[in-house]
Amino acid sequence: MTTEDTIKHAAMGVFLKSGFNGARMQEIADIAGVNKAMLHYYFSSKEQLFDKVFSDAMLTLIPELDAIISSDRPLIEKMKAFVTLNFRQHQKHPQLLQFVFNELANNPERMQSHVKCIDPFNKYISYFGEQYLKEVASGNFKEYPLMQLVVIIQGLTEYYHLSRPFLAPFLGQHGVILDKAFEDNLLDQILIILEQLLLNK
Amino acid sequence: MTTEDTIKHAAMGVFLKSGFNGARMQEIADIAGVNKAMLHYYFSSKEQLFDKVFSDAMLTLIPELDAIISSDRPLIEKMKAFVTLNFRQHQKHPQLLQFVFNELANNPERMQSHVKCIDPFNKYISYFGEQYLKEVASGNFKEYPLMQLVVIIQGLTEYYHLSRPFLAPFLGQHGVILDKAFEDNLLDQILIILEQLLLNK
DNA sequence: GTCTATAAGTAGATAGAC
DNA sequence: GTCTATCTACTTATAGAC
Repeated sequence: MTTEDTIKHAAMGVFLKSGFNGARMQEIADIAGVNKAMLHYYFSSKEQLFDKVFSDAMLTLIPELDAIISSDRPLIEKMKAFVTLNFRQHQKHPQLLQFVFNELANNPERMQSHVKCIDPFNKYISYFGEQYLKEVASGNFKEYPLMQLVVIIQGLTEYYHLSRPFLAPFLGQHGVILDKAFEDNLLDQILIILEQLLLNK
Repeated sequence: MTTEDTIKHAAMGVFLKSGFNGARMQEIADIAGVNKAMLHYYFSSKEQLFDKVFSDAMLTLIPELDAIISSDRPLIEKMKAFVTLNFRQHQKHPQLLQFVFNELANNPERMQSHVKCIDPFNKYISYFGEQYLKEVASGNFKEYPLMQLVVIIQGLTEYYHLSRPFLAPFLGQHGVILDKAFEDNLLDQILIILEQLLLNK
């Protein structure tokens, strides 16, 4: 692994943990095992380093959509596969989504610099929308307004990972631990509900 | 309005916009129309000022649960009323939830100082859980694991408000504007889905 | 209670030796 | 490429006059 990658990896960890404003170049340097000056040698400024990390984070959020969405399996299977993959990815990177949403909330202009990152998501919307409308016309799927449906499905998949820091301590009071078993069970329920939600009867 | 309240109000705005690490005492002072020294006169430190604001934010998140949950209407009606109120409150304070979730993610120990704030939420879980199990036993409600169901319902209600900064620019590309009409429609769909989700047939 | 002025510490960034 | 040392700017916090 090159020094540049080591730094980027360390930066990812620190930015994810503390956000842009909370992150310290010194901490990144310490974790990377290099001097602070090296950070400015490879990335001229904190802002630039952050942009690389943020861009990577956004791209990680866009899972391997194409393989799923472009396949010619039935739409309901595609949707289940999509939700499952999305959920699993957030399991692997629990802080990623909160990080991206928050940096966008604090600094909405940032989205402009990363519009390219959302192309795959646009494709997802287009493909899904097209096929969904066909299924509705055929009477196979229930009818909802498209964009509202997208929000609802994403919410099913992603809300848990956003609310985890809030939920964990207080579900703990009810004797519930947010471990892998809980999450696997949650995903099972989500998939059941997704089917109820979409399929006509 | 006292000077103290003016400061707290200004602080709320700045902390919501920029988070703890991004907030500047100078900006709070400017918006409150007082000198920076006044902030330290009323609240000894930035941390203490933040704690007051954060505590208020958490309490705002807990809507008037009691009136709804303690009433003796049918459970399905209670749930709809609860979801509706929750959704409307986030409409009124769009940054609140993202703010709370993110500060907890950046600084999980903070939850310890604000455990008292989640008492009403615990009550909600207990009451809802008790009644839900009865309805399941009667065959009126579908059966899901309780905590997973709570996460799913909260996700239906709250995900939109968390993802808004991400969704807005790119749903815009599809010609969709996230205005009140969109949100009212979204809430309608959520209530329909909630009913499908809970009621047996 | 409210202000001005300033202290004390820390951050990101750079110069320059090796 | 990598380091040490340092600069400059900014931020929280305080001292003290009014």
